[in-house]
Amino acid sequence: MPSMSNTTVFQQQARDRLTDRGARITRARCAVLAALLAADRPLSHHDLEQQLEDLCDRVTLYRVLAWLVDENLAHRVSGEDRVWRFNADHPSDHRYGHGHAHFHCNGCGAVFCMDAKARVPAVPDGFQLEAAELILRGLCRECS
Amino acid sequence: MPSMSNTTVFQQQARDRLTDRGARITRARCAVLAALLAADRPLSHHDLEQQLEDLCDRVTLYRVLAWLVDENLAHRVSGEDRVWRFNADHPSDHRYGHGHAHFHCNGCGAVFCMDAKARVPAVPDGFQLEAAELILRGLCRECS
DNA sequence: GGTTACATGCCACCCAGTTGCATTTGCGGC
DNA sequence: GCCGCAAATGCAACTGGGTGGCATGTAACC
Ligand SMILES: [Mn+2]
Ligand SMILES: [Mn+2]
Ligand SMILES: [Zn+2]
Ligand SMILES: [Zn+2]
Repeated sequence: MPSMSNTTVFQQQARDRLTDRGARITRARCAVLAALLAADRPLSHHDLEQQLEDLCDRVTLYRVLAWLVDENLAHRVSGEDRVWRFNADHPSDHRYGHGHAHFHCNGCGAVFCMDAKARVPAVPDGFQLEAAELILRGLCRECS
Repeated sequence: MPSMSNTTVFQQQARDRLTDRGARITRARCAVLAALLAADRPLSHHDLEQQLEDLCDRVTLYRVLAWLVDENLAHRVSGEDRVWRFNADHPSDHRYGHGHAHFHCNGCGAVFCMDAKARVPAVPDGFQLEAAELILRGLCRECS
């Protein structure tokens, strides 16, 4: 069986997920979702702009990302540097969904998804806890 | 013994901490630190601007806050809304220092310090963990 | 009081993200 | 294939939190 190039695989995956949702298949959505699927860590708007090189307007990129999060095709991580990073949600992934820890590198600023999950503590009376997020800081492999 | 007004107490506390540090006592530093000491939760730049009403320029406010964090007189919490909030560090407080959890209200956007601390998980080989932060989301007492 | 280093005010600027509106495009029906 | 229309896009202008440069003011030391 001849092996497909990785990019093609991810683009096909992206198209499949869009059709699953019954959503319109557009160039921007396919490319952005494929890029997120291919990435091993959450990508910022800026990362994607670089990588997709004039594929679409930056506003469209923002809108596509917001839409992917809305549709639960990706989740958003907010960084100390006040930029959001996006990560495709792999349904088969044990890290699927929210709640897994994210490691923020103090050196290069990159963010990595971790296997660990936040352990949920008790909250004071009257507070309603909906989600817990665990953020780790330090140096990544590259920056150590 | 006649009771001092709360504001005066906090202003005195603020002055004391500044002198402890051997730092210059300025109107802005006293007022900002007193406001943080008086607050029961982390305050944003905007919160403080409202509360201190033309006490100083907004740039000075940013600079005072950055300085307080530098001097370990306060710590900074980064919110999902891309604004920083500041909380005085009470040396006698069991929540002193970084590492305690913060509760972000999805209703009003306020942030609260919690007693719970993040439990530190293992990280992959090559990563150097320096700090762990636990963020809780949900509804605060007011918004429940 | 005079000196001086540090803090402040004011300005213009940056950067991530949003909004409004006209134009294009995916897609279902023919 | 072509049409029609809702949905997506491009473009321009805008918002809001935060920063940098530089001249002026002022707390602390003598
Ligand atoms: Mn993730
Ligand atoms: Mn706190
Ligand atoms: Zn790094
Ligand atoms: Zn609330």
